[in-house]
Amino acid sequence: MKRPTSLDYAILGLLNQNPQSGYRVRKAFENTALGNYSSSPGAIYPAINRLQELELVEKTNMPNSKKMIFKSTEKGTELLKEWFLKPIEINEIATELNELLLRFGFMDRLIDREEQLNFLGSLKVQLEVYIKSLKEYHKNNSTTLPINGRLAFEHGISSYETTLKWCQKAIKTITNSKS
Amino acid sequence: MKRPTSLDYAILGLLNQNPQSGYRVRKAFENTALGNYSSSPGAIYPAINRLQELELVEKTNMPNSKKMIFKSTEKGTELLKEWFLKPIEINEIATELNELLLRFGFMDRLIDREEQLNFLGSLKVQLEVYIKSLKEYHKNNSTTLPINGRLAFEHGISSYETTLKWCQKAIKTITNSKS
DNA sequence: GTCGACATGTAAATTGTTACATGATTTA
DNA sequence: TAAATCATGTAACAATTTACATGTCGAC
Repeated sequence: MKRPTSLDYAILGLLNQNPQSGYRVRKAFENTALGNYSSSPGAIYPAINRLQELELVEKTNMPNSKKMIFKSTEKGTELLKEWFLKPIEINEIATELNELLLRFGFMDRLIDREEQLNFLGSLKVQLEVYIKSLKEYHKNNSTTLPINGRLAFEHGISSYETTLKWCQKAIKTITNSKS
Repeated sequence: MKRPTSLDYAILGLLNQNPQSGYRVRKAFENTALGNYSSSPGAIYPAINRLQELELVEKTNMPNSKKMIFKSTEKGTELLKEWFLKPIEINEIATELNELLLRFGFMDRLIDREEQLNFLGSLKVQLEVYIKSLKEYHKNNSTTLPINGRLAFEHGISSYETTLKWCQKAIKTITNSKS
């Protein structure tokens, strides 16, 4: 592993929130709408082993138990923080929006409110830029596109507009939250 | 290749709409918000070769040109039709919504209006079921979730609701379209 | 006492990423 | 004529899917 994958971060984020077994992580991916990551054992267990080798997670020592409960190490927490604070690039809006939402979802407790608002503010700006470019494209090409293609494209625009509205709501919610 | 991947279908759909070079396919993935598939040469060219080996696409014979322009074969078109008509499963809503939209985007000309409306109707039903389960979860867990997790979850609900609204609009548009 | 859920893993095959490599053609 | 874009590919590596494999534990 050169750089952790999106799945690695998702697992690390979960284990940072509360220590748990690989099986629990799998179930979290399977049952909750968390991203849309694979929950197959062939993906999760090797990923946890990778994280362990890099000392980003470790087993909790529960002497009288056979279960393997993993938790984030200090190093793992630091890596998560870096991930949270990494500047948002415009191309991530189009291809990794899910991961951006995941970043936000795990930010709790690990970085302060001001930095969370920074993240949301930056997300908002990049969304606005991207939506503008989509609308520009739509304006110039809607007549040439086949009807289904045009509709599918319009779905994209609506989706990003929904995310933008959510972003504004989230900024308000975080602003008004107790510290 | 046992079964074509999502990327394979995306390429096949593009080549079915209009014959073009591998490079053009790459640019389509790079520039348009098409799915969010990889446009790297190491993904596209091998994929086109796979499709060729299965006789789903073929080179157009342009004698006086060095360019390789690919088009969908009859067999490829049949496979696309099968893909379009495959029943929508509930788990696809959570994990492969993108692919469902792609299916709809390529349906033009290949299946008739009635079947397109079938697809949209089924999509609508599955979205309603899925949204209901998300809201149920939200109702039972919103107080225990950390604030960021709750907000991220709410983003998911809003997104699916937007898709549902789009679905209703698309049904109207297709219903009223000229045959 | 059997069934389903809990729990952890491995192996083979496939797929995709990253980086490199090459050459033609167009445009400033 | 230099730079950018068009155009096609390969090689090494990393990651994921699918399928198999095994065993425990609690409920009915």
